[in-house]
Amino acid sequence: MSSSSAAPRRDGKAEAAAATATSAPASKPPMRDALVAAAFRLFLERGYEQTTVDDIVALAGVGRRSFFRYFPSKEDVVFPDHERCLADMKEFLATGDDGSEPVGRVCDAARMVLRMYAENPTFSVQRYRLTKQVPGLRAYELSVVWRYERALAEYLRGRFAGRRDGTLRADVIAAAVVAAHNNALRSWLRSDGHGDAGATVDHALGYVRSAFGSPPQAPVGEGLPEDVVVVVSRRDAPLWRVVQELEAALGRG
Amino acid sequence: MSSSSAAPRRDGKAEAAAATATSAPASKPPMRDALVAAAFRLFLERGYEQTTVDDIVALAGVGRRSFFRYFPSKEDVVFPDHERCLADMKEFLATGDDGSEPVGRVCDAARMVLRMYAENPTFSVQRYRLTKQVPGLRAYELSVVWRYERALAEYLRGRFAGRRDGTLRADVIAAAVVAAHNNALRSWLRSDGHGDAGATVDHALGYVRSAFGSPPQAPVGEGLPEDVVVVVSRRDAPLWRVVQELEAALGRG
DNA sequence: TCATAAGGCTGCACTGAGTGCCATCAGCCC
DNA sequence: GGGCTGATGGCACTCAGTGCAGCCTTATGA
Repeated sequence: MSSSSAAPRRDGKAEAAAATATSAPASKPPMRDALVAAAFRLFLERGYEQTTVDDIVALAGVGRRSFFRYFPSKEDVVFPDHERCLADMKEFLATGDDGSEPVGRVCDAARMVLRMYAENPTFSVQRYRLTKQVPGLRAYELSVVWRYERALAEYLRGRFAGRRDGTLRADVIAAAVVAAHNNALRSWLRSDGHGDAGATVDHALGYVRSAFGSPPQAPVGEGLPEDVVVVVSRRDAPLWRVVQELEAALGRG
Repeated sequence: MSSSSAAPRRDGKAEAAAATATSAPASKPPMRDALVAAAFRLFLERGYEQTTVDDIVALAGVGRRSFFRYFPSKEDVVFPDHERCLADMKEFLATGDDGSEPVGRVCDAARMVLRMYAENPTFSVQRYRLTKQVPGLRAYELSVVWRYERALAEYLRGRFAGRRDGTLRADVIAAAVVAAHNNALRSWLRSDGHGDAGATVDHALGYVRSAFGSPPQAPVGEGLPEDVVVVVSRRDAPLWRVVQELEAALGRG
């Protein structure tokens, strides 16, 4: 269980909470974990909406005010580790290695999220069932996912800066990566965490790479000389798209 | 701001469509429009969070209870026409023409959303500025967009039923279409509704179609289909020269 | 050993969104 | 007219979230 859980709530407060939490990662507050445990026990017992914050703090044996010091909102207690994961992802993308292929790097970043889910399968499955049936939680999850997607898109925008339709490509690819990741993740969660999450996600991301990555549509023939490139295109493809593939195949852009 | 721009005007077509709809409120509720107008006037005047529902109903001269009869939540008053648009999109997808290309049909469905925005540019731009700076509204917008995306994905799942990775492809393509649409839409909104929204969105959707439209298949084998062109180039050739050849090969330029 | 300062925790009071219930008042059919 | 229906308004209530002030624990310094 990680430390920070600030959410994009009423501005200001969440930032301060995140700052204090992340600045002292060594001191693990047991109260935070106690609140999460109490909350999930009640959520599973009687449902999310039938559980009030007062119920949670009563079971945890702490003051009501303390709940909101650790979690900006009632929804946040359901996603206690995403803030940390998002920070990790941003750091991973920031400390790049700009020589790597952008789409591949974004896929690697997406895999970090899967890893977080896979670290605690039972918890993830429970949360999945909860969010699936509570509209409010589903909406909150959307805002969480959106922040991941924005992080990926911002990274790609940086990598595609100057290229034609750079922001469009960045946004679309980020959305596709997130959708593929979520498709695989949910399929794994639906199997109660029994399948091979990594393989499922790899397969899904492979589909996205095949659609947007450079190689598949502009394959470098195996038997060809190193300095010869073969581009295969449909006659009715948009010229700009073909040029983009071409640039990628030639190792430019 | 004039009240005419704030109120989502209903032209004859929308009116007729609303009449056919069974779920929507009665055919012509003036109170609904009055509430939207009052709400936007206050939101723009003093901000969303600084405006209470009591303020809105006081300005509109109606009872507080009536507000929640027309809008399930305070956020809903900001997106008064999306419910109708979503229903229209679902109907459009349901009454298909299953002979058409799935991706193209989904792009057409996405264009319906753009049309709704373009019907009332000033209102759309105002709402865009509002949602951009209010985290709560941004989160709500995500849930709205998510429902569009689900509608597209469900349609594609039906079309791809039985195909390998059908649901994966459906989810990814739906996400890509929505991302492209939103990229173009926001670019248009940022220009205060002065650009050509249709052309911008067409261009963005063209990118998605080029990536997913008809699977490239890469038939590097015996006989190539008529519509596939193979370009062979040296890796160190000048890009402009390659593009020239390309244009010639594609029969353009 | 004690005073003091700091920080975490609690209780309390308050705002505002959202809901359930019932009274009211219009139009409408018999 | 009398009753029915549906839209509206008012009232009271729950609950999430916040600001504030006080308390308790702990560390520090004399």
